[in-house]
Amino acid sequence: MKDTLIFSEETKLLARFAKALGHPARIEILNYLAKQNTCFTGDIVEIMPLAQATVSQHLKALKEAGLICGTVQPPKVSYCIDQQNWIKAQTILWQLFENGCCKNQCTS
Amino acid sequence: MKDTLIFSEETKLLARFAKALGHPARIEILNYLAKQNTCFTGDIVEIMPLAQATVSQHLKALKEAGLICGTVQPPKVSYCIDQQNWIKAQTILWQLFENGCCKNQCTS
DNA sequence: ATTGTTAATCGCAAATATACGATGATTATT
DNA sequence: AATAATCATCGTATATTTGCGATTAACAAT
Repeated sequence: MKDTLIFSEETKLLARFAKALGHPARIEILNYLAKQNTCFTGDIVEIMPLAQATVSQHLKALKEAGLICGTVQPPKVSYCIDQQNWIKAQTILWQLFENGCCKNQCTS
Repeated sequence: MKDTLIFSEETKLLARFAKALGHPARIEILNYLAKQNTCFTGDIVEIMPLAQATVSQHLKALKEAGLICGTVQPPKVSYCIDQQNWIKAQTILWQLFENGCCKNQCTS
């Protein structure tokens, strides 16, 4: 991909955050985590209509995007939202929308 | 996919918006559109490090997600941000983040 | 009618994403 | 040590995404 060479870091970061949000399961996970203080993988698997392996994959995706982090509490693993990046995501998303919107509404 | 059966419409909508934002090229396009009032496909192709066919595809993705709309002005096509959905996206994204964040910061 | 301009679409290849069962790793309890 | 519990990872299948050259479609201007 040429991406690496060309788009700004800011743009790529925003795209990475957005991509992580780009699946219903991951949205649900984040919604859940935002409401609970702590929660284990098992809790998430239970509320999710997906196999454990699949949920684990989504958790990995969110972790790699930096949106959540997990700590092992044997034999469980607890996850929570990564505050710092959560706020970062919020901020740069906001910047995108703050740019405003064109005045002329198109029809199609 | 089971998605259709299970996740709420709100969740799926948010995921669809986010997915559309999940590529640097599409972020750039939206950034550009947010600043210009009108712009033609050609303008976007010029500022983008991608082939015309590829840019056209990204425009299609954004259009299908409802984030932009285009009007033919032969022989050109002008695009602009879809105000209504733009605000909708902004709103439901905001809801996600407004849920807050867990208090206990994890280490890993 | 022919030509030129613009942009979508087609067809293809390569890469990624999604989902799941099965297996493996870790650790507490017995 | 053996067992049970929890969760990540592997392997696999299928679907989607990304990118591009080539072609097509739509229309203006000659």
